Amino acid sequence: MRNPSSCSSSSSSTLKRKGPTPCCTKDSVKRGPWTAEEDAILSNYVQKEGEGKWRTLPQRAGLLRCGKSCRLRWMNYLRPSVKRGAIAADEEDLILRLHRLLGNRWSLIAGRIPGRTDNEIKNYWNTHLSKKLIGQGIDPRTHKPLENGVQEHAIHVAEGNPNPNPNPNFPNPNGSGEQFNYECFESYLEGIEVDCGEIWKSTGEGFFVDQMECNEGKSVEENDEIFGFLNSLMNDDVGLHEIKE
DNA sequence: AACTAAAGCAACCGCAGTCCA
DNA sequence: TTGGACTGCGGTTGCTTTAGT
Repeated sequence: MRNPSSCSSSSSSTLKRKGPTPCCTKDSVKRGPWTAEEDAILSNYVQKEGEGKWRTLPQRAGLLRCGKSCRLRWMNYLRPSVKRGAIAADEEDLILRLHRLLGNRWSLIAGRIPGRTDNEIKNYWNTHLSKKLIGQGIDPRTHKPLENGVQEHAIHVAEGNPNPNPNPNFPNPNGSGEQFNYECFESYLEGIEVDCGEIWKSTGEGFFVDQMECNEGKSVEENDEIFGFLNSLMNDDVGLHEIKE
């Protein structure tokens, strides 16, 4: 449901980017790039009072900004944990691997790359990695050779695959041809409790099915398998032959 | 040096999901 | 159960910087 008073346009989806949104319509609300003073005010306030209640934060902090803009500025730039600087080669590898598994789920991908934000990864993907893949003849959407990518994706959708976003071409890890359990896999990646009965994991030699203890109600955060899996994403060579050289 | 095109990236937008009274 | 308030996500825009002519 949409919230008419929230920081978004309530009138019509046909009005594409035509004018400010309701909570940002006041002339007193500033837009555009943030100044150093604004950054300092926001940073000091959030570090003192904590995150949350973004809608009312500008007034409380004394900022002439939309709450949504404050949240974005904090999350993408001011948070102490945000890492600045160029994306390292190992981070790039990890982005490629995660995108291959998850598709455009930038937030989920960012959650697995310490210090990087979803916006940063999204921008990096759109400006660097997608072009790099295209230059190598690989469809950045499917991670398959360009001449087949569109057609195979269409077939995948036509077959009614329930997974809406992640890469449709990610192989069933055990090669059995069975439906890949994306919901389980995503829960697994998100570090939440799952009751899947089985889960995919990776080794240096590829993926295989591993019977998990998840059925016992144990948080997968506590499970070493998680870290083994994620480490393998960083280290193994699965799929890398497609994007290197 | 001046101009144009392309690239990079911060910020904005609409929408959906969740929370809670 | 309902609906308003709030948060977070992914897509997109447009400003700034850089490269090319």
